[in-house]
Amino acid sequence: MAFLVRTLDELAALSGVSRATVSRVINGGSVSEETRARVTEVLERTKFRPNAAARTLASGRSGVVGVVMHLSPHLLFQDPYFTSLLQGLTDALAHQAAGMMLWLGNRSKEETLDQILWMRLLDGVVVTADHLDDPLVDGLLASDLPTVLIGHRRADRDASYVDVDNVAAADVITTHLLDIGRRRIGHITGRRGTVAGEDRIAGYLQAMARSGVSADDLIVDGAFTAASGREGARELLDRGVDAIFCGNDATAEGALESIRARNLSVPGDVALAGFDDVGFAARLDPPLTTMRQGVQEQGAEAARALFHLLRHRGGGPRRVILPTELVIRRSTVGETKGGRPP
Amino acid sequence: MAFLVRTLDELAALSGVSRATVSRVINGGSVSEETRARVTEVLERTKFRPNAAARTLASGRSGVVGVVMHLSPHLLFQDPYFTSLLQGLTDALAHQAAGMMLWLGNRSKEETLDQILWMRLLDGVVVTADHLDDPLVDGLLASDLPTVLIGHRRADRDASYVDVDNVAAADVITTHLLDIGRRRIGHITGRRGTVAGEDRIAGYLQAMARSGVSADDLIVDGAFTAASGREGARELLDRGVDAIFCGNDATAEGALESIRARNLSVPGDVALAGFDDVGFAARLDPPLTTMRQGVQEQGAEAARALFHLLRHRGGGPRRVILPTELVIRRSTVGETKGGRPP
DNA sequence: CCTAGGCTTGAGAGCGCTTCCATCGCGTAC
DNA sequence: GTACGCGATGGAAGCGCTCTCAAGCCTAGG
Repeated sequence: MAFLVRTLDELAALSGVSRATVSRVINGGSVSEETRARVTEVLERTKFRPNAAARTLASGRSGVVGVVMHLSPHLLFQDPYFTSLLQGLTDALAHQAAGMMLWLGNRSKEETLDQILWMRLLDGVVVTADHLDDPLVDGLLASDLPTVLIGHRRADRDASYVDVDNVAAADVITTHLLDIGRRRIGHITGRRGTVAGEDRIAGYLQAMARSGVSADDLIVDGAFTAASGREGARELLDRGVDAIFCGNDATAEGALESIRARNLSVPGDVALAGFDDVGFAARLDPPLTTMRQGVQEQGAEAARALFHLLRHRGGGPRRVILPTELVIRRSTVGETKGGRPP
Repeated sequence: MAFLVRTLDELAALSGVSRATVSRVINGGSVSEETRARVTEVLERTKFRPNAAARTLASGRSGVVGVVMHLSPHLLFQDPYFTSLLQGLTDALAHQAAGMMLWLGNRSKEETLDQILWMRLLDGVVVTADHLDDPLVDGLLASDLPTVLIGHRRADRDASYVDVDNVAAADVITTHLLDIGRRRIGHITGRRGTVAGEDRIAGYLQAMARSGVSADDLIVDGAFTAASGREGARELLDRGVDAIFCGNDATAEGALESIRARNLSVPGDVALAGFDDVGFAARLDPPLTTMRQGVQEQGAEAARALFHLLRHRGGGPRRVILPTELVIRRSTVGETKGGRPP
């Protein structure tokens, strides 16, 4: 076991060069092949690791990025949307050899913001921006900390973000319902006040209007939950609908239960569509037509966007709109046996 | 908007005191009431925040702790055990105003260990120690980084850990099955090589032996998954059992499916017991008898143990064994209508 | 009146690293 | 032979904070 080396100076003495040269070897500065080899040998033999705090202090970079998902951990960990996002993020960040600090909704947004900015330790941050009104997101954008949003509000046009086009996607799926001949198409919205929820309403209305079909009385408020889907579906069925487009898949799952409870068939009596294509969508009975958005991919893309930002300081913002894909299953097209049609 | 103050020196100049005094005000040193008030006023007016890297470098403490759960994020995020653990941890850590860095199984254990020790930025670390053989855990324990384990191996007797007594708990639940008159009690184990899995086998065997009942041919290997429960139950049913104790609740869920598939009744033909009492256990049909361990509480307790360690450097290790509770539901005692008996 | 002791405060020495700048040596061009 | 350019290297100045030490002041006791 080699003598425990704790500082660059000690390492430098062992290699017979100056501290500056060792630093160059570690950080990829210009060093002659010979010197580099010698220092590298000592580096490996002693398993020396530079002190992160010192290097952060001297360089202003830490190699640590923050991930902020400000919602109750209880909700977060059982929502496949957020866990997939987190999964995509952790993968991409690990790939970039960056450390990750995590902030969830354990404290108020103000406290969280304060703590993040307080430490001035992060190189940048990825934050979910799903609510129209969010002081945490506003605070991060207003700070000088490089920030990438997942989702974005109207006001965030100049920020860096990763998102999908919820309006267009909702239009496509509503149009699909119209295409299969439905006219009384109800919509159980996502949680009001969220960007995704409002945009999907807009897309739904847009498709309905284009087809000259009235949407009066066909919208009920949901909350991205199965419970709100059960409730919403009951209401819509009372009003007489032949199709329901739900704010997300969990909502559709709930709606399906209510439809079943009335002994109505899907899609015979009521066609059903969700949004997200999370894992269980394909396993419902009947399998659910939905709009696939690569949530994990969104997380990974956000991480990539952040690294792009960090590498090109002063460059413009980076905006990524990821594609969505209509996945048609038997909840709307009963004839097709499972899977996607050709 | 006040002038942006970035260093203690600037803040000191503004308050008419020295940098040292400002540092004392921030860190709770001894300062006269009058001076403290004056500095505090400036502190709040300027919204000054000390630089975390500098303070870490100077003091050797960062206020950041690591959480290491080295398993595939894919598995982690859909296993209620790990998400509950994470939830308990994040809550307790946020409560202590500590930052949290997270490492999951995105890279090899060796790389992860290397990265964690590399940065020398953490005050301490909480790590899940569920496998008998784990170089990551060994490496952390061997380092000088204060470490708290969740779960522990025989060899970890001298480490700090939070755990439950799996042997005793498995004994209790097996004894319960014996008490209700079952003799051919099968056990579908947890994943072999995990501490919990092996200990629960030991507890099961211990109870069987004490009652003088043979356990020959009544143990089949499981993997803490529903799939392994389905498989294992089929095998045990072939061998003729009147009860099955499963390594965890997910396994029991799978076993229940297989029992049902053979038109056998629970608990009439076969009594069924799980372990953990995760959310869905009470929602199965019939509701599942299981051993409740407060997983979220384990996470919180681990965080507390770590802070104890940090406050009492040089003190001994801190070991916490949390209680478990037998929750009797209708999968073993058919007469009782739901819930726990008096 | 002098001294001991307690409390507050400032000076200053690091913490371990990055990075600018000056120096050195060498090869090439004139 | 001299001048110049260029890559490699070392010296040293910080980065912003903590914390020890000593000085200064005041009170109380002898």
